[in-house]
Amino acid sequence: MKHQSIGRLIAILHRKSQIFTNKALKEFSLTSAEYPFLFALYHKEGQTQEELSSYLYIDKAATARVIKSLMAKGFVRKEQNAQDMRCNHIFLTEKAKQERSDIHARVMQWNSYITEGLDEETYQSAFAALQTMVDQVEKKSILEDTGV
Amino acid sequence: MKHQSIGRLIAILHRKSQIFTNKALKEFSLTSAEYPFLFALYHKEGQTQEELSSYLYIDKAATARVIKSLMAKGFVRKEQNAQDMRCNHIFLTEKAKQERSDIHARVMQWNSYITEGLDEETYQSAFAALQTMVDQVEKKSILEDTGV
DNA sequence: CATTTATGGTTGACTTATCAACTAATTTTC
DNA sequence: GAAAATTAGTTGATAAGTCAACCATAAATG
Repeated sequence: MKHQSIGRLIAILHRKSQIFTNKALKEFSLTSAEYPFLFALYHKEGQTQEELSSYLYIDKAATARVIKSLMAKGFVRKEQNAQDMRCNHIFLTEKAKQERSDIHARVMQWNSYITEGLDEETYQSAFAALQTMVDQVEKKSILEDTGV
Repeated sequence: MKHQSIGRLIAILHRKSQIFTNKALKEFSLTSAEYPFLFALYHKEGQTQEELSSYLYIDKAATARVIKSLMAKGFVRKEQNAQDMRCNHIFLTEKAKQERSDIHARVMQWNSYITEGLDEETYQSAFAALQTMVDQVEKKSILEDTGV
């Protein structure tokens, strides 16, 4: 019964997650579009916009705009690569580092909330399944070939 | 290890699904925003906009716009409820009924594609887990209370 | 039964993200 | 080593969805 559409559930969770995180992060003047970039940088600072785009599977235009906004808000700064002047490496400001655990806690509230009814094993299995789906998309011939 | 953020995976799958379905449905002049409404109506015709909004967990403003667009494209029609003149019941046109299986097949291509690497059991378990999360959101105190 | 309150739907302003076209810098190729 | 092709990032136009304010109708309350 793979016919039950998992797509509807994913869409719902995505929309609700945006609503929640936008409210929850308002006190840090961060948005649902911005925090994933911050998290990616917490994990590994100095990534280029290109690297961030591909890690998050987000269009490079969107990345450019979010980074611009995170800079304006004082969370990150850009450093042009001296060897390859096309690349910007993105670094966290002191402010971003100081607020890290508060921001993280806020976002994790959402994770904990939606996974409340799940035991660890079920959660792991769902996580792995979603990761498999993302890996499948990675192959992405389906998004590019002309057969679509 | 509930710390691995399932949110990132959900966001990626949602974005990629939109890209795919927008391409795949172009030949029917349907968009990724429209087909969920059509599917809901295939399942149960005559629903009100309110019912569609809450089944899909989509803002009523978005529903109003999508229905307007589906009407303009000739997929649905509105019928005002005679008892309660505030309600619109939405019905499928002949065209929508005729194209049903083609449209369905197109969208299911995405489902099949992303679930390709999963056996039936894993899929079912992931589906159930996501459903549990959606149910949890349904309680939605978290989205409304002032603690956030 | 008149007033208040709630519900279904619409519209305007804004956010998130895509695509396409572009610039500038870097690589590849001949 | 010059022309062509690729890559990183930016900008403009547009789609998808939220929120808030609004209108019209209906239901609840005094």
